[in-house]
Amino acid sequence: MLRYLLLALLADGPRHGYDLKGVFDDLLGATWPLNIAQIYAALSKLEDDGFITCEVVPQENVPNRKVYALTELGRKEIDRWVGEPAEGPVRLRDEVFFKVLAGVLVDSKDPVEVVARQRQGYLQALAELERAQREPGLEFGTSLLLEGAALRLEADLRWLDRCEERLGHRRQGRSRGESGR
Amino acid sequence: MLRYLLLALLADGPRHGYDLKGVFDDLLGATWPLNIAQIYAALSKLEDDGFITCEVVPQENVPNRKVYALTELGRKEIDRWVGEPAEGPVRLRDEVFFKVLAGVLVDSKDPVEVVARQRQGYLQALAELERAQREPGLEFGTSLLLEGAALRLEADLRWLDRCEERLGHRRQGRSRGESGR
DNA sequence: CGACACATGTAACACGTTACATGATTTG
DNA sequence: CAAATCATGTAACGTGTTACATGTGTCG
Repeated sequence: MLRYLLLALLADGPRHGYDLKGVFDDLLGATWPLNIAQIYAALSKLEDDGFITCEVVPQENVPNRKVYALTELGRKEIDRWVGEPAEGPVRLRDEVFFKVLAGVLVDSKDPVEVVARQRQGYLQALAELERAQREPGLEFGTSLLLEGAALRLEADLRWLDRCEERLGHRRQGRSRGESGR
Repeated sequence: MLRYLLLALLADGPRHGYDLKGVFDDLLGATWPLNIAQIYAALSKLEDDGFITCEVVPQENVPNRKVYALTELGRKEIDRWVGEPAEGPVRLRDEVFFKVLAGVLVDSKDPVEVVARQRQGYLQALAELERAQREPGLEFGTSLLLEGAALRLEADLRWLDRCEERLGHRRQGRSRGESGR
């Protein structure tokens, strides 16, 4: 994932690692707090793979920079990735989903409570998101991302509502866990 | 993540690895195709951590089973995890989001096309999901999960719509990329 | 002097994923 | 005989994450 974002950033022109970190943070810092070590690691990997080349640029008063530029191969790679639609089967590996599910399974926890607590968390997160969206000087990409995050959160809130409904209905009509298998 | 799901499953009673794989697949197979090797790995880890204990049960005509049971510590652990709300800051590390974003950045790809292709993929996935939801004999948990997945997909589709709108507006009103930083 | 910006990296860890290895019994 | 089911594991890889190591220059 990070590889491709770095390639996309480099498609705009050569940059060195530290610089990329800044651009990345401006763009995604709000939703992806990134450790710079990851950038350096990803860059060496990309260089090994031949997607970028490195040129050492001596500096005065400052450590040397290693400026990376996209190769032809790299250009093809990012084009390919952007062009092909993302994976088919929907993967719902989300902590909250599983927590609610576990609450249903475990039986020592009341799933309705789990749902309620999650809703609290979500509402708070949504408020934060909306605040972030109102911040001035937002980049276009960042703004899009935030909007996506908000839409998802709203969907997840609706899901919690549905969980509550269905958990309520379920309570009437079972006395013991029939396990199956 | 998997650790906790396994703990949750074991909260219902002792099981061995192969058995857990079956239960897991019944419950989540639709959204999480899992390799059994992962279960064995996770189980040894959980045993090392003292959350489960293992008892070898000799079998006739079949390889021995290693039946795992939740310890007190394990019970506490799963209760704790289920009880506390999931992470605060919204993380939007989703391939599709980043693809669209990269399409905006890269400039050699038309982001509108990227959006269109993604919508295709999403609509197809949504259709599949709805088919899965209509399947008979669905477990309660599975059904909840599928509903959540569908709600998210719909939100993502709305997001793609918004992207298209905003990309359209954006086209009028820029000639060059001003980079900032 | 201490904190911060600049600039780069290594090492280790977590977690999911795949490939590979083993071996018995049952079923077509 | 081949394939599927039952049953367990190791080794390696990919990716994200954190901690740690190093060093200069500037600003308060």
